[in-house]
Amino acid sequence: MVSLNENPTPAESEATHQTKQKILSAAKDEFAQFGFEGARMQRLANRADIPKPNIHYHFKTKQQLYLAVLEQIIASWNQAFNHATPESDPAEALELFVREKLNQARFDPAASRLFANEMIQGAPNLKRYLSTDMRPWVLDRAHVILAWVAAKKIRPIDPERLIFLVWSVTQHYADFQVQALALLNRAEFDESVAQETSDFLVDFVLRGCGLQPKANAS
Amino acid sequence: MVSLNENPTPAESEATHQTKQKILSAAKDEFAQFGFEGARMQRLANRADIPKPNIHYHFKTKQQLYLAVLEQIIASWNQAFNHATPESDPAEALELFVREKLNQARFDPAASRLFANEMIQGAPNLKRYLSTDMRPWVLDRAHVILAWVAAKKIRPIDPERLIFLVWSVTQHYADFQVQALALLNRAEFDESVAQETSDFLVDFVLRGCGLQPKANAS
DNA sequence: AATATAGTTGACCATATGGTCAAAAATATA
DNA sequence: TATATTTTTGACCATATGGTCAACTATATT
Repeated sequence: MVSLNENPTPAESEATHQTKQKILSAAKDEFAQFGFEGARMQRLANRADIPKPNIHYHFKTKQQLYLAVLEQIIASWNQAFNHATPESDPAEALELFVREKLNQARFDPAASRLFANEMIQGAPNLKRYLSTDMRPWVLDRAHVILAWVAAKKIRPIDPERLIFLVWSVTQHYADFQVQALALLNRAEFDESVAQETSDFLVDFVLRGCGLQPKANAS
Repeated sequence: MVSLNENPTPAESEATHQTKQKILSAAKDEFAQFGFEGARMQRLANRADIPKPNIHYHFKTKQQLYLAVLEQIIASWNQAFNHATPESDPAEALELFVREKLNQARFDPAASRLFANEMIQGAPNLKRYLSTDMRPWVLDRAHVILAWVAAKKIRPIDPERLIFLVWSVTQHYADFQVQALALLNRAEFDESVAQETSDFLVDFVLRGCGLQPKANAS
């Protein structure tokens, strides 16, 4: 993960840390819902329940705050699939990957929405990151998948497309949560919705890879 | 499709029609990229290459213009899958559905992005539409899929989840186009990218439904 | 051609916006 | 306790924002 700004974390006080976290959390929600241009510093301050100038004390500009939020989000992403190796059991590794991404969509939908906004907008702040960090990651993960193919553990498959599929479907449940819930006639993204969704997806992905689905799959 | 505003199309002149279309087209791009709150009327006017007051002559407010764009988009959506019936061949119907959605993503990405923005924002303008129009559509399409299951044409599967999967993956290639292209190391969403993507997806979806993939599938 | 109507536009307005500043409050250091 | 430093905050500023208006131009209608 390359640094998006150039702060080497210059040892901050407890008060500063607390306030910064409140701001970052509110900023994540605000930017997620309205995008960078649509976000309002005053509304953001209200969310964080602090006066607006206090935000500018800790983050010089809206842009800088936005970058700080982006950085925080990206740092914690796609962890689960990092551990897959050519020796892994594909079914296990893929299931872990799917379930982790869906958990993130469920428990931190704002992160997914903020990222989606940045991509929709054309990734003006993440273009470099995409090629510098994300592409190598994808290539590396693709090699693992291709190793599974070579070992005939899964059928021949386009590895990048497989990764995109997992990303898009899991993130859909964060970004389009209102739609999904309305169409499923559910009130909230609760445990049962999550269960059904991840079971469906795991099953679907494994079948797509030519793997025998587990017995309990619907 | 229920009307989002109450215009019964009161017979407009050629000049009005032309200008309105220019505005709607520019508005689609502007709202798609920046969302409702992030969109700027002046920037939109520049895109349409007309003075700003001219916009307000044809559309009273930003909100009203936004609704007009939304309506135009929704009217043309999910056409292909409308024609599937219990008697259809599932493989053919699903393939058509996937390819149509991917074509829309490719040739009208702004529509997909605008819709995504509205959903991310919490569907403040489409909540009613979701339950009044979209849910019945999904239920109806789900019945067709369930009929296929009952006829043992496809394996037992959650029909709503299957629809969501097709939507999310196809729309991903519109909404996250920069990301997808960067990670695939492609310059543009051209014919070859589209071909590979739709072939992958059709194959993956058919396998997920327990259908024998076609011979030419990768 | 004269006149009415529809459509276009430069100048403008009230308000909201991101951001500043100086003073106050809280906290650390002596 | 006195002093320096960090953090918070109400008041404020220049600019950008959505929207208006009155004048102007183009197009129909007679």
